[in-house]
Amino acid sequence: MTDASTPLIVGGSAPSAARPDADLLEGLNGPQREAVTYRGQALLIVAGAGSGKTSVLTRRIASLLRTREAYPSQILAITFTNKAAGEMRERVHQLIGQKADGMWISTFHSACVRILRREAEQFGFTKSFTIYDSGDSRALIKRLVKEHEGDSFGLTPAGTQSRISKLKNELADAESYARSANMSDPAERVFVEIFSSYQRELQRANAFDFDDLIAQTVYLFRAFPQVADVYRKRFRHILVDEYQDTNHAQYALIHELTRPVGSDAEPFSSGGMMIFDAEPAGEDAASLTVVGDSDQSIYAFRGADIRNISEFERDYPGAKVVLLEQNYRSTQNILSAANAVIANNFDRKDKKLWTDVGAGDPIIGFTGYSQHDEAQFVADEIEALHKKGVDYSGVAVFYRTNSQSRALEEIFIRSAVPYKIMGGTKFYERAEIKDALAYLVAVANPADSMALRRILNRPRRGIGDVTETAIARYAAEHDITFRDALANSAQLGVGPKLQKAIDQLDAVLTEATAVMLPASGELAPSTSVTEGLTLLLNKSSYFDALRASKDPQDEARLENLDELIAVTREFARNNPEGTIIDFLTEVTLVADADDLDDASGSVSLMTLHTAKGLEYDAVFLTGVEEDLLPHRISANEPGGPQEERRLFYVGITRARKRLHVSLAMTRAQFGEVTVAMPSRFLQEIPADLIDWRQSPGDVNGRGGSQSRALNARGRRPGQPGGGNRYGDDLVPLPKRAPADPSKFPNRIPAKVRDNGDMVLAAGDRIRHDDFGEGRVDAVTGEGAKRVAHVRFDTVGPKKLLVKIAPIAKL
DNA sequence: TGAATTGTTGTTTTT
DNA sequence: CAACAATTCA
Repeated sequence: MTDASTPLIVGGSAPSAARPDADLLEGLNGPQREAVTYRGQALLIVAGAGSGKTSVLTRRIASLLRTREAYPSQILAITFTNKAAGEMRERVHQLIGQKADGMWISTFHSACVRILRREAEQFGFTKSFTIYDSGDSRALIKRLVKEHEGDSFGLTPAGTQSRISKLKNELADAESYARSANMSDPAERVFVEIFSSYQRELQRANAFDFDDLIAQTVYLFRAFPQVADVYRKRFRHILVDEYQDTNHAQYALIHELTRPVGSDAEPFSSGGMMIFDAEPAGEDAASLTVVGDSDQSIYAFRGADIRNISEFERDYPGAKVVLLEQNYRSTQNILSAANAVIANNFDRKDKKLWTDVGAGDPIIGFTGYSQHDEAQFVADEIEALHKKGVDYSGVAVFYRTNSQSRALEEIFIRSAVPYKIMGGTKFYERAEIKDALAYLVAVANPADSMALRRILNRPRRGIGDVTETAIARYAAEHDITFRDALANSAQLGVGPKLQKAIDQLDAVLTEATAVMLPASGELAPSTSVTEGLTLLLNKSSYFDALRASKDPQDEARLENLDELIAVTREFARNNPEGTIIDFLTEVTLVADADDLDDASGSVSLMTLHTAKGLEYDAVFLTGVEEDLLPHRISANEPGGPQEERRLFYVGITRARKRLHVSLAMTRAQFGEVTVAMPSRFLQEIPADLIDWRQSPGDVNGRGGSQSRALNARGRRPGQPGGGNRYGDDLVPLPKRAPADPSKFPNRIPAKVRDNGDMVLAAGDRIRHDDFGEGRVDAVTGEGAKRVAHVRFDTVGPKKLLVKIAPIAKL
């Protein structure tokens, strides 16, 4: 069956015209070609940013199919996001057409859901299990922490959730953790209790959380070797993208799948002969290809283990390693900056990206007085690019935290820059959407009492805490589900008004069930999801309540629900066979960032994490400040600052032609205006690569040496684009002794002066430590962001941040 | 039960 | 400055 044993003779040499896949190798360099054609048990492709790895991966798949070494159904390709999966499918399709159908190209999570749905009955779940997203599981954990009085032991819901998640990613469960934990510590005991009741609740609700999807699949494979063998036989070629971001559970899953068929069959079939893991895999084991770049590992916080890639050769003896270092995306200036930055991470294999497209434009730097000022620069610059013919969709703005998008949005709206936020405040996290989905879950998975509890009093029916507990108690006493308890409202011991409310809810749910899950056994058409959802929202009076409300926000909520209904229609169109369960699965696993791929005509705004794997002609990296990038919280975490540096590196390497880095001198965070310092990462970029429109030195006025060092060449006179409104009043900086090059070039005094209460008005004369005396023209802004426009006698006009400028009133 | 008010607290990245 | 929790009052 496996014709893969017929070795293909390749090497890096030119493809012979006879090869059926010769056209697939066109335009590839030597290492790329080898990555496509190598055949063997294990292949590691170390692919630097922009080195064409997606191209290599898709051609490798296409080549396997074209040469008939594999059927589509024998291929399992794992990507990190659904969007990447879609792209890969699309590109393989372009290469070889229809034959691409039948492959599994999906994320770890989607692939596991598919397996689990098929095998759920093996271990106490049903096919119609639902998936808890992090919000759902947080809600459940919150309840459990309260019930177990975890707060008196210092357990917070958030902390507990992340601990449980980490443990699951390590394939630990409550029991195994308890064995290793110090159980004499009462806090540990309570934690274990919460952990195990959380797991029990999930099972009772017939639900998995995100981490379970992977971990339980591994358990399934380990507990039922004959089930695992089904998939081992099926998947002959497994390819994993972004391997540096896999966690232990994902690693284990891949490991299970790439073991020889029958290797861990029941004792009787191995006939007393022990078969070891390390035994040569033989041709029965699937071939494994992984692609990764340890410099782009940015998900350690989620349990990603960089060792999965660094120890690949140990885990898969005889593995072939191919290095892709030539970059086809960015200009040399951008790559030099990236190389210089990442070189500061010790403990990494040296790797240098290079290109032959030339130096390109310098990197543009800008320092704003506030985040609004910074945003205005970004908006103006985008407009300038647009006038030069750069399409909006070729521009992206990155930031470290989601909250930074607000200032940008405000300015973009005012400046009429079309934009789209990728992944931000998620559509599916809005309360009204979660409510609507909870209605659907209540129908699709009646065991899920969490969903039911959520909608019990939405819209308001007068069902409060007391009634909810009454229902729960009744359910427990009679050993029926929460859902079934609703049908017996008369026996709950509640008032007649409440009885009626419960009866009504029960009736609505029953009616919707008949629509979406007909008892007759016939399959409901996929349009029934739209029908059922509309029915639920109408007959539950959810719509009525919103329409009657005076809260102006409720209008937007109605629109959002309309949008959700539109999503169900779209779903029905794309999945003629789709059931309500399929719909719910898709909605929980497909993040917003994934389906918004069509940002045509808009600038894309996103976090640095979301940016991974994407590329744009022009990139703006904003908020490059200490405590933001690197983020303050990372400072105390082992490996934190290094991961932040990789994040910065990922951001830089997204840019094809133009890169902008910007920061603000002050940033408003929870009501307080704080003074920000330039990020250490800026110092790591060679000074001659950055052209500062306005350097940190220009802004805090302490600048002579700093700004000159940051911009060794000074502002280039006569440079087009000098009409930039920020450049207008910039003047050559005063002469000073050259800065000590051994010092950080843009170090800002750690101790920040505070002139917060200095009263300045137009006409005042002041003295500046560096610029000498001058006259105040105007003062703009408020509070900590007050900016003085000063005309100095010797150096001309400058803008100064009053709060921190080294100035004194005369 | 639910609305309104005050107080508290946290402040990163995501499938 | 949020969002959220606890508290008070109708």
